[in-house]
Amino acid sequence: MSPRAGLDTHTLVIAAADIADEQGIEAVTLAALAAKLGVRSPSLYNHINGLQGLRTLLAIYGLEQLYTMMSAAVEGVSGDIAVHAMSQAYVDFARSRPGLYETTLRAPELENVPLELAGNLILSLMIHALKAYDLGEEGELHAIRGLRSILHGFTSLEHKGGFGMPLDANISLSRLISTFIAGIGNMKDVGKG
Amino acid sequence: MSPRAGLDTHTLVIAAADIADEQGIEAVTLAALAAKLGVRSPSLYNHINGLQGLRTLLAIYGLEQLYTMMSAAVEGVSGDIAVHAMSQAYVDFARSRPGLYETTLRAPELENVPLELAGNLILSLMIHALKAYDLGEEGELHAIRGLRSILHGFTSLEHKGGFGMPLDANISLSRLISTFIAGIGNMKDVGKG
DNA sequence: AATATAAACTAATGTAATTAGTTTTGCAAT
DNA sequence: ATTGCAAAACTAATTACATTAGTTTATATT
Repeated sequence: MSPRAGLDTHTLVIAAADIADEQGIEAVTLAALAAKLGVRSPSLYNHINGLQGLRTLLAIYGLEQLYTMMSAAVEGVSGDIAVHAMSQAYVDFARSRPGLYETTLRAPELENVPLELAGNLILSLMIHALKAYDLGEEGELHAIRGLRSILHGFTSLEHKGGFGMPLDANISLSRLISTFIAGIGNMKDVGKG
Repeated sequence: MSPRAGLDTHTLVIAAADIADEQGIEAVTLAALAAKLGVRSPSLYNHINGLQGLRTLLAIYGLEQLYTMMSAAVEGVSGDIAVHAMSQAYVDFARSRPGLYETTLRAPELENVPLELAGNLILSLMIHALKAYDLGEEGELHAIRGLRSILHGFTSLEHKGGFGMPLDANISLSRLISTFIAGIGNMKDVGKG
């Protein structure tokens, strides 16, 4: 299987995502990836720009997958239902692809155009869903920050086993989103500073 | 300075926390720590249980410091004010000691008694602050999860530069907490499932 | 002063990322 | 079909780090 393994960038990213999901993000090394693909690690450099490059590609891939899930979830719904659906999709994605999700947060290069693009897609999805609440320009931005904080924080804590109690996490999430929506008037530009 | 540098475990942890804050958590290596302390890296093993042991100690130290700040913040206040104050203290701590804060989340050993203890102190502080809202037993647990998600998520996103917009983050936080409090009735056991 | 212990050291091993330089393959153009 | 080239794989070597084993040395206690 040695000569011409027929690799390409996408194959590497898929395989690396698998490793991340199965063995954790720490296990995503070029050595492990090369072994999984039946190749020596320097060969990977023909397709990716080192470990850092791979991590950036993983982040982009993860964001794209996340966007796909969230986008499907809000298809044809709006208002509170859309916010709940989007949130549930976010958390479900992180649960089903824990390693891949984590790569979206450890992106080494902040100024990577495709990475920013993928992030902006998700952002615009959230913005669209929050339009229903008439928060004003700044209010909307604060609300986005809030929702992102909630989703990322919840996901992150759940992943690291931070929710020790035997209490249904989906209920926790659902109530948290309901809480957020119920109080969302506090995000408005007027009436609060 | 070679013979008998006079190190001890606490000195190592302090120095490692400095590295984490100044150069990021990735820079916390035994090699770097040893260099900073004027010692060869194997010498560190007299005081810590390898890199993993150091990380656990860092996490404990970070949680203790965080607890100290939060605890001071709620001194003598209660209700909404306490929740706001505690939240602000949490975020301020993460801002002032970004590396140390991050170590509290990457704890390798989940079943470490002192680590759990330090975490439980913070938890009990939150529980106490939320007593004011009469949420019931389960409601309280869901609310704790919610507040932790918010604080960790907000902190984490801010740290990674996720809040691109030129919009005051303290206002975002304040509104998020107000939103949470305003809707907290949704955490109650009755009236929602 | 003698000694035991703990703290430092040197030396060595294993893993990983990365670079340089080489071989080989497959396709494209003749 | 043959030639030639670019890409994809390789080997070899370097660097950095964690870790272990075994040695030396300082210091506190007797």
